[in-house]
Amino acid sequence: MKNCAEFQTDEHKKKMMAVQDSMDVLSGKWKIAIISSICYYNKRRFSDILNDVVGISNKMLSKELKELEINKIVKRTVLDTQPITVQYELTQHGLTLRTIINNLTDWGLEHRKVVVGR
Amino acid sequence: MKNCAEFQTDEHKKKMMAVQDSMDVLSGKWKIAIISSICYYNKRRFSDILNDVVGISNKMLSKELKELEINKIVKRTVLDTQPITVQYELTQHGLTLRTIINNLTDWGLEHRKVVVGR
DNA sequence: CAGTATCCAAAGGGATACTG
DNA sequence: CAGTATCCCTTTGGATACTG
Repeated sequence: MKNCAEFQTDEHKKKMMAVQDSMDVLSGKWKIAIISSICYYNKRRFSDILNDVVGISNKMLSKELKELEINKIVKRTVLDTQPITVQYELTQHGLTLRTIINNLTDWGLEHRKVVVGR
Repeated sequence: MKNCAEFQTDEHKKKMMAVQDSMDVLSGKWKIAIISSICYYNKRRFSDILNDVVGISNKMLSKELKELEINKIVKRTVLDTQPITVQYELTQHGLTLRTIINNLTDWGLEHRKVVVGR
């Protein structure tokens, strides 16, 4: 039978793994900005996101969107227009990130005060 | 005077910048794991963190800790022992990350279910 | 113990051009 | 429009050895 210290360590490891899982998905250079852009506008096209996220290249946007799709954060829909248009939106799962994004927003504002000093 | 759309866009940009500020601090490969390690044990020495964070090298740990210190997330204290010992702990500001870490933990667990599928 | 220094391979990512 | 392909420089970070 485990003693208390061992139990706590196991719990701790589980939590660290879970946090790491989240960061693996979110810590790419542009991930959060892309998610925010799509979230804010609800539905968003490739070229629109390209404009929203200052500094990103089409290569990077393409790559990051693919990863977000694999992780079921965003859904990609090809619209039958001429020329074709592609719409990105958050999945139900992606929408659950709003809490975290809000937390990060609040913390970022506070952090700026602490580090830059008001 | 700004119209509503412009105002929303400005707000949106501010928020995206704030989120990005947070991610700049937290998105390093090992940052969250290091913060979690220190947080969990309250005070933690260099070599202990080196053991907690599976796979990290001393070079990386040193670099990441420096950045966390600059960002006032951790406090570094040299203890007058023989040989010297260095203790790391979270600052008051660093402790405010607990909410985010908890959210990320919860989301990570849920995410694993969604992507891996139970 | 708590780092620093150096070497070097691999990955990241910008610029540009091209395709369906 | 929504990407892909290629070139190529920059950054990252592991391995190893060394220092106060």
